[in-house]
Amino acid sequence: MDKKDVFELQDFLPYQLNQAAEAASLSFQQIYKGRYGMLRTEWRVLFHLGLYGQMTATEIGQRSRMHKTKISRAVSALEEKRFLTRARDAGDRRVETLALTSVGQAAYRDLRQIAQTHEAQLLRALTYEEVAVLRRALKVLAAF
Amino acid sequence: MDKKDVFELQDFLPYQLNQAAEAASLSFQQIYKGRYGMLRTEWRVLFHLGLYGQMTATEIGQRSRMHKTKISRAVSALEEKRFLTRARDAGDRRVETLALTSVGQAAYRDLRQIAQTHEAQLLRALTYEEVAVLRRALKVLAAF
DNA sequence: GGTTAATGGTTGATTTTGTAACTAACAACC
DNA sequence: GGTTGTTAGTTACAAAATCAACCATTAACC
Repeated sequence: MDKKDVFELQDFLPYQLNQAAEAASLSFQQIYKGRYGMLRTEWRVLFHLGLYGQMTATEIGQRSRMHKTKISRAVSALEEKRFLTRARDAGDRRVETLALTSVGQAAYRDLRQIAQTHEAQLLRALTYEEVAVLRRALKVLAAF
Repeated sequence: MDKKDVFELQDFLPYQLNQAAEAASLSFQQIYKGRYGMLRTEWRVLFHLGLYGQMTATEIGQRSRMHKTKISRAVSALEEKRFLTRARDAGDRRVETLALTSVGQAAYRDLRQIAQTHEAQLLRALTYEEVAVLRRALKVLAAF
């Protein structure tokens, strides 16, 4: 009706962010899903372990802002795929330290390489300054 | 482990986008969920109808890139809330033209106002140029 | 005009997520 | 040393998203 309206859905920032995020994740998602049968939560956990080494579920949760149930399930799934192992902490027996197996590391390296290529392709459409601004803006917004 | 790695998860664009998108939607989500019991799919349909007037489910799908089953269910939910009505197209009886009721319009105006306020608050943390660059970048990325 | 294909939309089964309640281990306090 | 409170992680159940199969109607074609 009111085409000439001030407000446009395409310009509503949360909506825009969502559309961009979805489009930008799609092709990567197809790879980790198709190649390793992983979910988003799973590759995130995989990447956390691959990047930062041994971590506990809680630490992963703090960094990624994922709820602990999501992480718990992702960890179980990755364990079933033999991508990681759990080790009970001797000092505090509630805590489990997680670490990738060599199979998990291989998967991580593979996906990481694809992630980098994929990202480079996304960024090709933008100038260097635009990318810098974009990253800064996203960081600010993510902190809300 | 390799803290000094070239690749950082926090800098992986799809990840960043997702984090920003999630954070940016959160407070708005709480409103439409709390105040009207709506899901994301539902406010999107509501906004499409509020902004562009009468539309068919397929048209909404094309604009929003939502799958038709999502839309179908959102439409049913909105209908149940008496926010919209369906009208079978006389020319092609497969097609349903959707339109907001006055109650739906009121909800739309209410939420739209909140959306604008919310967006303004998000953007307050960024400069004018940054916002312009951000929007352009998101548009480019969304087109992938 | 009868068959086949395509389109608009819905439904049902399965998967994934979200929320709350839970167990087990530890810490603090008396 | 026994309550009470926290914290790490899991599980059970409800809500939601996904995917495939499904009508009903229209279009295409012979």
